[in-house]
Amino acid sequence: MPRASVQERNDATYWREFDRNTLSHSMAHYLMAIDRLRADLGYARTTDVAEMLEVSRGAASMALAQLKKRGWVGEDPNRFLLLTEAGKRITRLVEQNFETLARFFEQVLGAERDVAFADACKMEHLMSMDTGRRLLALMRYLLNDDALSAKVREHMASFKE
Amino acid sequence: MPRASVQERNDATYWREFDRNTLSHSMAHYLMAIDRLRADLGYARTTDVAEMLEVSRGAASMALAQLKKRGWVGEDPNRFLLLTEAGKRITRLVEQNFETLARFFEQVLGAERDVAFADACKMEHLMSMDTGRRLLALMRYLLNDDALSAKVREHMASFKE
DNA sequence: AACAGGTGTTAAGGCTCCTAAACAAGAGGT
DNA sequence: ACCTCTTGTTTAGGAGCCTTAACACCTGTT
Repeated sequence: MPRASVQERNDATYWREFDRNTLSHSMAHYLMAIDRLRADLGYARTTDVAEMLEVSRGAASMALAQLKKRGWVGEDPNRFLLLTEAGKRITRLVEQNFETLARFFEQVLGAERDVAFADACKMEHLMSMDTGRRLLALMRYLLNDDALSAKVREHMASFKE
Repeated sequence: MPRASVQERNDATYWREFDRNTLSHSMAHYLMAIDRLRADLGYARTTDVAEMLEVSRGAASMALAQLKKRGWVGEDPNRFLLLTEAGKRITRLVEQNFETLARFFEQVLGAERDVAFADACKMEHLMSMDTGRRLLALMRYLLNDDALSAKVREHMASFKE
């Protein structure tokens, strides 16, 4: 296998893209919390979000103010929280990345569900849309072909040891 | 394909594991910078690290103090920086994760090298050792079998559109 | 009308990690 | 000996995100 090592990164500022990510980890989860609350309860208030994420109401209040300022979150006439169109787009993207990664780790790599979820949860908002779509395409290919799928699973099963 | 959605994460504090990661993104890069400098120049000083990562000397000084306190970085008799055994272990882990992810994105998923590197750089320190090893095993399997490798590549090539 | 609860915001403080700037100490040139 | 450059550390200040605590509001009792 050819090597593509860390050494090849000549651009010294490469590693800082982490900071400059469009969406921070916590912001991603605030967005998903609103989405999930609206699906589960039909509405989402600051307090509900705080409770779901287990942060203080103060923290949620300030984070949501940020997200409103960025145009990803709005309020309906009754002052309930909702995602704007832009907010929905970005939330869907992160959720898809989470789902793809978690399923890839669990179903293709054979990782324990907990590990798969924890890893996916940490990486979801960092994977680019392009890479996410590619990974999804690979999974469809690997999992839809029964013979191939079985071979991969068999090979990965050697990880029990 | 069965679904493993975000909704299944019932533990509300799941998402905070991000914060509690053993190694922050920047700390990981300080460790790798020392490793690379010692390989390239034969030594590493605070200033060299600062220069490589393009941060101020002050920032490097404080970050390195942290890493020394955690027992991952030490100094040789001439006050040059070096990785302790524990430091080497953790650094190697992150580097392997980077290499595995970058090659997976580029060679298996067919992503552009820049995108592959950027994504890998952001995710490297967040992928668990277990998942990393599994991914490596999958890649060996996919890339060592020429026929299979070709089929996967062909399928992923549809992403040109 | 007055009080109690639940809700949302704001203020003060902590931790991480950055910058810029002041400073101490060693190394070499004149 | 003196001056200067490089190196490393420290300090002050800012941004992100959290906590606790104080506050302002609204709403439903009583």
